[in-house]
Amino acid sequence: MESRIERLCVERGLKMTGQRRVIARVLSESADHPDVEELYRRAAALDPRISIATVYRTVRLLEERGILERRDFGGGRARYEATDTEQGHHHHLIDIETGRVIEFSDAEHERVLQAIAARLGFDLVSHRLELFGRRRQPSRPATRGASAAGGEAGVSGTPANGQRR
Amino acid sequence: MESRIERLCVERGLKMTGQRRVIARVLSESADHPDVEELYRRAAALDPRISIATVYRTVRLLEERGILERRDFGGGRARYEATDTEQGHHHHLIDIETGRVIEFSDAEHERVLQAIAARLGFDLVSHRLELFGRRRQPSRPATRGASAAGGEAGVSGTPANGQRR
DNA sequence: GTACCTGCAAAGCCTTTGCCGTACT
DNA sequence: AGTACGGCAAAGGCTTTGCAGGTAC
Repeated sequence: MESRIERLCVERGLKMTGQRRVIARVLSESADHPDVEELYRRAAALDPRISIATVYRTVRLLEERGILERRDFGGGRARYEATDTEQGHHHHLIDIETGRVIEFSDAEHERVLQAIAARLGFDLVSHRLELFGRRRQPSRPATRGASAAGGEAGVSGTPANGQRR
Repeated sequence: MESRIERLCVERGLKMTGQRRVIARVLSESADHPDVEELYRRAAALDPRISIATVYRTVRLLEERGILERRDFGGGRARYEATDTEQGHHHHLIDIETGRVIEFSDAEHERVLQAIAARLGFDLVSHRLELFGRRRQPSRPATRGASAAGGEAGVSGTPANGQRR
């Protein structure tokens, strides 16, 4: 079966090798933000005939083609996730206690950034935002899921962060 | 003469060596966001008896003491700037054409982030924000300096960015 | 058939560290 | 005087790359 990422690769005219197919599948099935090492582990589990150099080369290629996005959550390793084609881009909130990454997007926030850039005489091309927070200990049961104005959120899999390098 | 950073070091009980004094002075006089290599160059110009290992050790030490802050504008190198004691923390807008870094702060933006974190059930501990923009080509002379709600801005020295690693 | 891909191992870049003589409080 | 610091060079972690053989289109 053809994975979502593989389809994108084909659409963009990339030569599909066995290794790339496996890596594409791993990426398609990853809901979190794996680093290269982790991608390599997952890919090698499906097909041991894959070297980490190929993983590096492939994520780089896919990033250049706009299929993947590179993230830097600190810790000196790059992390990857599929470019979000449906909704606009989102950002990340990292739980400083568990390292868990929560995705969110917020329309009002985007507007504020546009305004800031405009005020400085710039057109906003892109931006990077990460929040670091601590889970609130509510006296009453948490208000989780009560999403407000234009917001969406989803929790991702593996913990981020490995502190400094 | 005792530089601002040196004073902070003494206040926090750091042992002041000749090398540290020089590095402290370089940092005090730097209005931009130099990387270690650049700090080393500037320090070595004042006193050649300084090794880059010492620069690395010193910036790390000062960061741990809260005197310096480490920045990551991409390009794989850490950049440093003195912790801002006067106003609250600021953020950076990077001109994608020149690499110039512009600092700004914005009260409304801070409030929005607090609200986002709260909505997700978190207390906001810290955050990281960088804008990447392109200078607007105004039909009329730009509205530079017309700072809106709670905003302040200042241009810094050396270009950032060296693209990927 | 040709241009591109892969594995392997070596190299590169930024940063840290062990060792030992030196300097600060 | 004792503890911490600095220089040097080696090592470490992540990523890229040269080379030789293999593979997709």
